[in-house]
Amino acid sequence: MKQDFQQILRGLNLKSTPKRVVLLEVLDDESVYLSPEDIWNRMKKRFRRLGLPTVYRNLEELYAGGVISRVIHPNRQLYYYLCRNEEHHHHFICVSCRRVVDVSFCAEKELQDVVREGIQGKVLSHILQINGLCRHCLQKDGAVHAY
Amino acid sequence: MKQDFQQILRGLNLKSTPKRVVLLEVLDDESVYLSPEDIWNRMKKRFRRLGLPTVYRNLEELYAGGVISRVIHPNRQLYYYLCRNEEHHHHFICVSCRRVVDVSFCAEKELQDVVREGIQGKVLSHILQINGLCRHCLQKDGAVHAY
DNA sequence: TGATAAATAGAAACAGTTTTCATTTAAGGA
DNA sequence: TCCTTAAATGAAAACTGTTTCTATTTATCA
Ligand SMILES: [Zn+2]
Ligand SMILES: [Zn+2]
Ligand SMILES: [Zn+2]
Ligand SMILES: [Zn+2]
Repeated sequence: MKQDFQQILRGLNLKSTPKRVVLLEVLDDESVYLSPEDIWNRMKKRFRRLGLPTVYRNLEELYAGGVISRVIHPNRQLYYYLCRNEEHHHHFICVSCRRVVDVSFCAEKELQDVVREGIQGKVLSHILQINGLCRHCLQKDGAVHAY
Repeated sequence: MKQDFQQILRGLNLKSTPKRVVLLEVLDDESVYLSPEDIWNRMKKRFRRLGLPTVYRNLEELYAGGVISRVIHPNRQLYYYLCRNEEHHHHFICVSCRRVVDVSFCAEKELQDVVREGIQGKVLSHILQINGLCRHCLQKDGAVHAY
């Protein structure tokens, strides 16, 4: 497990530091997306000294390396999520409890076609995210917080 | 045209002020997405005094009213775009020249199915955006700026 | 074990965005 | 047309999430 993370870091040419490994452990322990500050707070329980910029830097490196994914939130803050699913896929996010669920459906091919034929451009990336309420939050009656 | 914008503002229960009308004119004149500051700069040519917060406030109101759309950008800044297309649709954005092109394709139904059956949750909204390079930018050889 | 580049802490800076509040203006009715 | 009133605005200040800077520490590898 920890071994696992060290492998991942090596693969990205990043040194396997204790903080990076714990960052990944923190993300791996959660089934919800977290803000950099959330992650910092969890990590601080395990380090006497830990700077918030370190968290930001490492999150960005891991995101750039494709190890973690970002969540797009209406409040425009950054949120990250670690997903072990190696296949191309997207996410359903619960705007109430922040749970993330994989959605394997993707219209990638159709989008490529539209762009190639209609727009005659080139697709660099695509964003697909479903925002909603998960089963659990639906049951807790309509008690939806903001949004 | 201007009449048109006044109608739109009335429809949202917003007073038809000169600044709101000009804001819409500015957006309507562009086929690219603009930042609040871009819009402010264009609007300032037509008003002696104009505060940036006014631009932010109005953009947000118009976005909330569904009159303009936001662009999701890797740099996480706000960008807005006025689109006359009333049908449900999404956008291809050129990350180089900021051009926006409507994409009518949407897998809404499939997404609904996935969420209802697999997740047993409820879809509140979905984000679909294609980031790429438009025809014009592809031709100007591979001179892609950042991103 | 020592050399070296990479990673980190802490503090400060930053930039885009939002709030506050006094003043102005649009809208609707007398 | 003139008033009244709620809504909109400008200017300045505050905010806050994020990034930069630099001296110090640490992982890696010979
Ligand atoms: Zn939920
Ligand atoms: Zn996933
Ligand atoms: Zn459109
Ligand atoms: Zn282009």
